[in-house]
Amino acid sequence: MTRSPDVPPVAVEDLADAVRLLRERGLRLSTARRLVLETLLAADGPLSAEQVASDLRLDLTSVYRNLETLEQCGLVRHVHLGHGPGLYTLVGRGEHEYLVCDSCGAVRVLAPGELDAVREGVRRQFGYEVRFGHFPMVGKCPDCSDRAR
Amino acid sequence: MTRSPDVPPVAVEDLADAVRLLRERGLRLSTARRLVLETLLAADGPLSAEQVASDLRLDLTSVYRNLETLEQCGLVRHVHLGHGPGLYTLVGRGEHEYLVCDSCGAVRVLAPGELDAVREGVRRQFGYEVRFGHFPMVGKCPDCSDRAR
DNA sequence: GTACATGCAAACGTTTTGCAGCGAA
DNA sequence: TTCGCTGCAAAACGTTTGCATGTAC
Repeated sequence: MTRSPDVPPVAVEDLADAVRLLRERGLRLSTARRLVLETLLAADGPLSAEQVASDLRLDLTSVYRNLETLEQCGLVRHVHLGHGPGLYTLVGRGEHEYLVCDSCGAVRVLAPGELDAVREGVRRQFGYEVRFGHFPMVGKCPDCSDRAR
Repeated sequence: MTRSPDVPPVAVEDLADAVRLLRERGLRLSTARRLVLETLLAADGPLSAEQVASDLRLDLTSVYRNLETLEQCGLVRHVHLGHGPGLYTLVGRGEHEYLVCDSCGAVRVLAPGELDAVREGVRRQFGYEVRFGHFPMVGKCPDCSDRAR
């Protein structure tokens, strides 16, 4: 889904932070869940469920269920950079917005705030508060735009 | 894929237009292909391959292959409005840009040119020529933004 | 007659569901 | 001692591929 969970996003600093949040919802810290959280905390970019599972030798199903649970808690988000698997990050940790070129496939990772002017424009014009962290902006990069002429 | 075909998009007015284009590439107008084209010409919004196939009682595979071929020719595009199947339209016919709310799921269909200011902003800042017809802009609609306060 | 296109079957990659048993609280 | 969580198996979903047959040109 494009649908985000009905809870506000929460940026978590460390495992203890995350555990607190889980506890508030009556959720446990199983070994698998701890490992998934540690992996996401250590990651410097978004990871697929498959990557997480095989790194940790965990069952893929279990990883998907944990990512889903964490996403439901507002701790995790996923992005679709193309037609491959969804890529997961902790909120505020390796989470980015993206600009991808549909000609050459180049992915430009944007710095936090780099899209604020765009976001503000959209907000003024449409009232929507947009984010390009679930679906990237898609277009032609400068090189490919030139090449098209 | 996020990848678009290596040909410029072509807006087609009627079946004859489309056939001309196909001919130029040595492609044929089979019964199935004609039906797919007619369906897209008659549609007022984007359609999934499944919808096209079951409306026409055509094999799903064949519909996918035709949509792919037509997309390769620059006649067709598809959009991903969420996690469901891709939705296909003729270029310039039911093709739009989209703004979707990730809280309530509302899809706002944008008029042609409505995003030109945003597009221009992105072009100036990043040099990218963006389009929100493959992936929509995702965010919170005014109502859901308010509710979050 | 020559390909291109078709239908059917089977596979694909990603994600979800069902279920019996394990283990965190 | 609960009941949330696990692994495994199987299915669901959208999409693609292989192949023998059919058909537009």
